Amino acid sequence: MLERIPAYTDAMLDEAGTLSDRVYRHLADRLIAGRFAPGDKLSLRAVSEALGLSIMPVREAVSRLAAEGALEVAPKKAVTVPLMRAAQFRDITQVRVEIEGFAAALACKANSPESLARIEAREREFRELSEQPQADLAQAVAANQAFHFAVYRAAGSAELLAIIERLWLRVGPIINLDLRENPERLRLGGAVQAHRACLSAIRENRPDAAREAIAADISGASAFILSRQRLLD
Amino acid sequence: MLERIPAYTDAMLDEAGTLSDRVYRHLADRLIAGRFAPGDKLSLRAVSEALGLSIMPVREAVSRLAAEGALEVAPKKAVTVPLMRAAQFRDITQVRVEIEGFAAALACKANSPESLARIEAREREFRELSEQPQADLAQAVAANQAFHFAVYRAAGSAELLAIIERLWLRVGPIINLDLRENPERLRLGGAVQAHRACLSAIRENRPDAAREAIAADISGASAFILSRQRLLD
DNA sequence: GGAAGCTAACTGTGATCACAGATTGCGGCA
DNA sequence: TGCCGCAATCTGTGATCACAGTTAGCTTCC
Repeated sequence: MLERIPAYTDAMLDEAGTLSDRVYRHLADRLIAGRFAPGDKLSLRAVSEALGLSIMPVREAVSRLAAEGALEVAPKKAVTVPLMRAAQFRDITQVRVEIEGFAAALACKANSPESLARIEAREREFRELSEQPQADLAQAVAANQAFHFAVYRAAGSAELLAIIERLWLRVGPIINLDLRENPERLRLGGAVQAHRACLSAIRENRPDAAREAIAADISGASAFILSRQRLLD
Repeated sequence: MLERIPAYTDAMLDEAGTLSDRVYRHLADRLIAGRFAPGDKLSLRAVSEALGLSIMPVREAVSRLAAEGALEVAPKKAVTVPLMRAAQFRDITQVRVEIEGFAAALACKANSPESLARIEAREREFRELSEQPQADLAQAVAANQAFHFAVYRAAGSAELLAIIERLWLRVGPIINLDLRENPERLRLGGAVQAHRACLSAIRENRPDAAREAIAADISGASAFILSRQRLLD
């Protein structure tokens, strides 16, 4: 059965594409949003029953997510959300700094009024959320994600966006687990500050500054998580 | 049936992991090596029969490759090797320049005697192959790939390597199709020159130069392919 | 009371069958 | 001779069944 994620039945599927596609999106969204924690187990049969399907579409969806490293499937054993070693997390952080930083710099150059407006809106939403004394963590995670992807989308590169999505698929469970256990980090405002710096860099067309801001945001969160020693090794 | 790739039966599978895994590696290797051309169709049943399996493992393998964009599968239609638009190719090239360039720079910093020796060996093999008047194209493609991945492997980042592999999965069919139609490009020596520059940059610990060399190699090949107008749009 | 061992339930993997939509090629008509 | 249309075949999708290895819980014995 599903561990730590009992409320699975409330989940409905979108209505686009094949059943496999829908299950894939369903699981991927939950992974990025941090609805799963590292080490969580799920079973093909349990998921398929909860969703009212046969296990076939679930199999394909899980298989794809496993190919992307978002899930781990060992033969004859339950599917698990991967645990991550500190070294691996450092590695992925370094890659994220480079790639997401690049996307931010591109977003600067491609700067259009519409995408700038979208980024501003997301920045404001996240800032207002973190200023609340009792912020809803799930909302905050979603708002943070929305801001980042507004920036990355503004870069105008579908390839880059797909790569970044896959990276978030991997780090989603970890970042969320961290924030859930350390809600005070939200109030420290490191993220808010980085977002603001990124926004003004994009406004003023300074690609290097935008890259730096995103890099600082990612590195800051990563350093905090690593300092908490919740990862293997 | 398989178009343009009649000799499918000669292919054997490796012996590791589940059947799905083996089929995946089998198809992925052939995609990277350029054994498929854009637009090629393949059928789950044809592949499974050629490999002597049921269609289940093939389904899963194809499903994973489709998730990575290496294959396209439209419901009720044959699986195809994706055609690529010029704009998309430009996009992917820009991403490759950034990411593979970054990997080359990392390889510089991580510089170990063993990996340097491996890179040198691959550089020599590719150079000698291109100097031959009647070079075997398939061999040359493989040698080029071997050189690049020797560099990327030296970067010491598993995450980066996985991302780059996925990128090559996408561009493999196109690069190979190009080289097959323009074998003279090999003799022009742009690649040989870039490889040599990259190698000495790594030897002399100059990350920016290594990045530049890889970027020049990728951009050069990309510009040539785009100039040939074989892509859509 | 506690630990070891066995059994029953659960795991993913693979094969086979059924189905609906797409494709293709052949036959007939103009 | 050339084109249109129908039918047989091929496509991926999904469900169900069988199987072998894993896991976990219960019983039994010390």
